[in-house]
Amino acid sequence: MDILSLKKLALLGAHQKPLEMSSVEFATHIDSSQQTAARKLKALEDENLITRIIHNDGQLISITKNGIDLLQKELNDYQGIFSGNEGTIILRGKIITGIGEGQYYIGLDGYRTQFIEKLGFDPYPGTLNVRLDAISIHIRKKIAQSINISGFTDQNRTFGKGSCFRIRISDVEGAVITPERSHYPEDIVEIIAPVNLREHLELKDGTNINVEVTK
Amino acid sequence: MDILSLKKLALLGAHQKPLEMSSVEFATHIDSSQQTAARKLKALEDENLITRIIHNDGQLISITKNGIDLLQKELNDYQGIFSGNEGTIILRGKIITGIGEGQYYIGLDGYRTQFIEKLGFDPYPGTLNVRLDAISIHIRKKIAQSINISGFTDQNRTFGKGSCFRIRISDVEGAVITPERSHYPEDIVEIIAPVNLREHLELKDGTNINVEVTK
DNA sequence: ATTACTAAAAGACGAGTAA
DNA sequence: TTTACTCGTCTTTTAGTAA
Repeated sequence: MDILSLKKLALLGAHQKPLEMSSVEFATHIDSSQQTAARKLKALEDENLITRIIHNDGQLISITKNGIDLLQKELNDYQGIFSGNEGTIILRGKIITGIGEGQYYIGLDGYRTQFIEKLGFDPYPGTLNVRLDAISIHIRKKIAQSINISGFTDQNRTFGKGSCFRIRISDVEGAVITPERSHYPEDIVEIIAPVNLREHLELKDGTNINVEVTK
Repeated sequence: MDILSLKKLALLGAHQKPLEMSSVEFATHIDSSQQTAARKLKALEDENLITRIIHNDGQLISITKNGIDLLQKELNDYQGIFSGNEGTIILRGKIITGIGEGQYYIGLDGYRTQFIEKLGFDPYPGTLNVRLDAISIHIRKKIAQSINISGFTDQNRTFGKGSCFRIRISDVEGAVITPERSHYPEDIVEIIAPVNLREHLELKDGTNINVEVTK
């Protein structure tokens, strides 16, 4: 994922209005050959970070919403580096019922052993899905996804990587997990914990909860 | 030049205090093998972006001044991307303690009445001193000192003229003031506001702040 | 336990060139 | 002119290990 090229395009204004630029010209900006420049633009397009309209003598490049989100996340990281520790961060939302995929993925040994090792608990095989309120959606974007979960390959297929950050709900420590290449709506978070949170905290769909982000 | 690894180290706090971390542990953070993690740390050291103290069971990592400068430049790029829209200029720096002269001058009626008239607020009798980072020093020089403050004569002595420009810190509107015949080092700005900024924003020496230049 | 070398595999790059 | 393919080369990464 070529954040440096995306940043370059943004510095040239492609996040505001379509940017007319050939691969030859982009090559000079990233100090590479025309071939590499063209390949990188193609890759960014394949990752849905930019859109292109290619014509006979160049192309019109725009950064997508995905791309802008990624850049915003990067900005937030850097701002986080230079701003001291703020107080506790709390995300608020309502319990919803997910599509039940979480249960399958979390149970897989390839992920489960990583959760045990990196989070320090064996997750209950299921996720609690929470729909964040408007403010929390915004806050969530600023939270560093500090713990990486690697992908792995089964005999049948490949399982992608992801990331997570630690949280607490009432007295239970858990984590918000985010698949890397997710098209999950940004207002929903999936939470894992050592126990069945729904039962432990007697939660029903629609219940409002506070999710405290911990260090 | 591996800015992503450097950023990761900064997110782990290595720009603030030495970070105890083995190459195995760093590998999980950058999602690579131990060998690659070790090599990248070595490369960052060779480029003078970090220093390392290697011992038998790990290493102590600190980001150097060079490294911090590079991260700051990166932050500036991203801020540029997202402030391009509004045309906002942001100066960054750390709170420092000044020599306390500001308090005396601002309280003088000859200046105070001008601040009320030209800035629209009665300044708290004291200044917040900020030491700008390298980039901000540069940016600051390009800002028009749009509001002039006239000098005046007391029965005893003459008080020189100066100029200022409007700024905002968080939710507080204020101004950077510059005495005309100042021998102030160029990396320091003095800020006035209707309130005691130190108390209002709970600022301490060394706190990083963003000073937004407003119209 | 560590860090980090060597050698082989994997991936990125650019020259030539087709469309 | 473009974009972008193939393919040979160069660079980066990882596995296996030494220290």
